Amino acid sequence: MKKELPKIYDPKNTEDRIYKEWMDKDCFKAHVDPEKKPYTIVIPPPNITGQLHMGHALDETLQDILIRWKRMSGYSALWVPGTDHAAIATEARIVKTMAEEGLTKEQIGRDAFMERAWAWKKQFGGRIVEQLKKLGSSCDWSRERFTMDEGCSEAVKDVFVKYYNKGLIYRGERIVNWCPHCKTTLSDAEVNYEDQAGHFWHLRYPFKDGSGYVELATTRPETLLGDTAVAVNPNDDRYRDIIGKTLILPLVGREIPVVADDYVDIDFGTGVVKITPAHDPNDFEVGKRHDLPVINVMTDDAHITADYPDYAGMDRYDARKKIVEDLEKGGYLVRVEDHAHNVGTCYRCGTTVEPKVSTQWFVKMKPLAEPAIKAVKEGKTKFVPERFEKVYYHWLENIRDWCISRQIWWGHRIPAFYCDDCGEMVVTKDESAVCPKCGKPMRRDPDTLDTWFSSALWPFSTLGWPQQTEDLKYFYPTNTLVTGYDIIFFWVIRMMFSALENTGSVPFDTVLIHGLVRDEQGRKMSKSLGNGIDPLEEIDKYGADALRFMLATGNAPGNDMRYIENKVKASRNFANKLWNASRYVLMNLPEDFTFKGLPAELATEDKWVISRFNTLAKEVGQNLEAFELGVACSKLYDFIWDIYCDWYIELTKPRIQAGGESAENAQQVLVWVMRGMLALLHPFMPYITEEIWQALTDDGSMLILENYPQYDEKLCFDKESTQFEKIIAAIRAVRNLRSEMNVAEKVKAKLYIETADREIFEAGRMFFEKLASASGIETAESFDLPDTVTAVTDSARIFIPLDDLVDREKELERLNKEKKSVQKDIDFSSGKLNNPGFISKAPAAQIENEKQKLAKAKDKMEKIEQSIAALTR
RNA sequence: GGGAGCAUAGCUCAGCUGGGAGAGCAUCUGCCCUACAAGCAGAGGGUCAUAGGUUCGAGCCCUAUUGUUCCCACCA
Repeated sequence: MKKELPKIYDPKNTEDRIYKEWMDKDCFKAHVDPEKKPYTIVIPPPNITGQLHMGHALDETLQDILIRWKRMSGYSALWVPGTDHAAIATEARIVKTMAEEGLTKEQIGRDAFMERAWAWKKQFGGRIVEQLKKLGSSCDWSRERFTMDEGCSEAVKDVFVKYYNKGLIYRGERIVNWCPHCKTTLSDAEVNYEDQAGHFWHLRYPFKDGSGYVELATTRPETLLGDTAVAVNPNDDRYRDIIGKTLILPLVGREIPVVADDYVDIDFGTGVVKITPAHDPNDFEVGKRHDLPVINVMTDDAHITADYPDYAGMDRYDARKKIVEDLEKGGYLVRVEDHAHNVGTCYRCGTTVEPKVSTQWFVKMKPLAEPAIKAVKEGKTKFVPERFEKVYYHWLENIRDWCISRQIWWGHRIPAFYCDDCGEMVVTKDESAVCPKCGKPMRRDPDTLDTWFSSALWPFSTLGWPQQTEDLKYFYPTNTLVTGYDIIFFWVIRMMFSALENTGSVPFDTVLIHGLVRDEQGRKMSKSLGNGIDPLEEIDKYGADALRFMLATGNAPGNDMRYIENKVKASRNFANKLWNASRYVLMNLPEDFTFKGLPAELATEDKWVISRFNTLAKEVGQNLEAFELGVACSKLYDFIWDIYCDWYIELTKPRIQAGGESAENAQQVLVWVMRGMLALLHPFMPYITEEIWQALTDDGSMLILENYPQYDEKLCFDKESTQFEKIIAAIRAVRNLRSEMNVAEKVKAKLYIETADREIFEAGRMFFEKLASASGIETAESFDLPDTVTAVTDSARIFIPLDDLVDREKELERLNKEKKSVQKDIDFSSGKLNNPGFISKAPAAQIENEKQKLAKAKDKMEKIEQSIAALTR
């Protein structure tokens, strides 16, 4: 049965239907088959907004291309979707919706809170799945997981207890990054630094003995309340004699010592630093060295504590204002300078982070970092592009212990229990633990874990670890992680060291790093700028294939790309081109057509296109192997548009019109190449290729399950290819000539082809007639014609008698121009060949290549000169 | 302060281990030839940021400089 396709390709019609078919026939199922080489791809889970954004679409697209390609190449391919990173934002959202009902966390209690969070999570997780489908993601949906689900929770508890028992996790008092808005700690990676305009307040602190004062500067006068010392450098001659003296803290009246510490930079400011151990990480260290008291002056939401009645309850910025005023009144303020400084902000809410002393859980990083560094150094995991390994090393070599406790409810709860009676602490998986000392029931730590702690276990916990499941045995270690460079610290590194610690092997062998998707002006897409582009809207406008192709093409790995709508349009046009080509093929097949594969008798042009296709298959395979997706894309684009559509299809037109065996062969070849093209393109444009495939085949086969085309030695027809390129070159030359002479296409003219390859050109007769507006051709080894224009290629001289259409002067001018350009070629090549350095040092193939180029150019020159001579005669 | 990327046609970007600079869009010319005007056939357009160096040969390798973006660290 001959099928027909609508004139215009409508992605909306195709995408839902095709996706459903794939699902119905279980096409995405990964097979656990020891005969086949395992292949899995790990991808980053959707982000916290519950919406697909462009960067995420890029992740999805790249990994899905790799998966589809691997599956078609006979591998078992899988990715496991997860959701829910950034628990802080999730919690903030739930709290916000509760606030609308006038409820607080504390009012409804932990269980009810978790129930709400779960309900929302499930809903948004489902939405994510829907969105991914629209993109064409070939995920094995049966493995859908949330990082918070039961299986994962077990793994998290196991790891926590194990780490604790090994001394890799400890509890301690430290300065941590505290977000007063989210009311939780943040890890170092979760803090963003931004430049803010601020001030330097120069203050004077008086000596207790009335012998004057010291001057110091601060950017945060409100922390003065918590000062417990003033420090100078021990080698600073200016202050050597005041070390050990006592100062009176202005406004507070506290007596504080002057201490000496190397931390103070002699050349910066006045060389005197006030020490606030509770509110500055460096001061905290100084405080520890000098055994200074730690005085916390702020509440969890960054208001001054009740210990300071004058400022109690004031926000830190209001307090700053008031304190500065009071200092001025008291004569303690010397002067104020403008000062730009870097301020840490919460990566989710943007609130300025408040360094704060508190008791938190930490992961000891040194012992975990070392194997992770070693694994990459040994090449067990490779980064693509390689330069990101430097980023990886730098981070791990300078890593500090990782604060993993979070003061939120949505998350994996820390499995630590405290006895309020005797103060005993136990870390255990057993939730009904009783105090081993006094037998009383214990209170569980209210804190939860940083989501990246559980996410770090993701490559193996989603496969059933710590059980030795079939999936785990088969799919682990996985192969490729596709993610953006902004995620290296958050996730990639943590997966690396966690996997090495828990499973003894790396979680993946390759990390493919891509850049960010920016807007048309090159700005980062962000909610506050409102410049974010919703991939689903773009899919609606142009189709998922066009978006996917655009995301995969035209950028190099690791580099940022701009989202430019015209680029999607270009991809859409490409899809349309392919669609129309397939319409041509279908239209020109007989009613009773059956595909038999390549015919035994192949014409030169058939061999040419087959040969070119064969090379394409080889190169695309190599490019994919090397993660050069963009290169593969552009090769497919060029082949389909230029070789297949613009040339081969046009070549088949006269043959099919003529009918007979040649027409039948052409039909077979058309279909054969089309099938191959569709298969090669399928990973990049899955929907349209599947749609065309099914229109083209009648056996209920599905492209997604077909094999990926491979290079085949037998299909390499170099000789015929070269021969046919001669015809193409001649046609181009004639077209070029006619265009320059402003000859309308309708005006046919006879071509006299002077060539040593007469049979080749004779065989191409119909192509000259169809594609070069020839009314006929005549070939000879040599012609002697008056009044012609000449098209010259390196294998032929083509005369067109257009005496009444063209003036002689113009043609002469044109020929001289061409002569000049060929002369340049000759000079270049002979210059090279006359260079003794080149002859003696360049590789033989290069020299041979240059010789051939020179010979060709000389041939061409000879022909041009003949033509010029004939014209001037 | 440390590190990395980028600088190529008017615009957005490719250019694999060094062998005469490419694409898409835009511009110009001519075409609605029944697959496709979301198209076809042509054309113009680049001192590959600057200055040195290595090499027979450099967009590519080395050094320095300028501009630009980003990451990390952070001194009150």
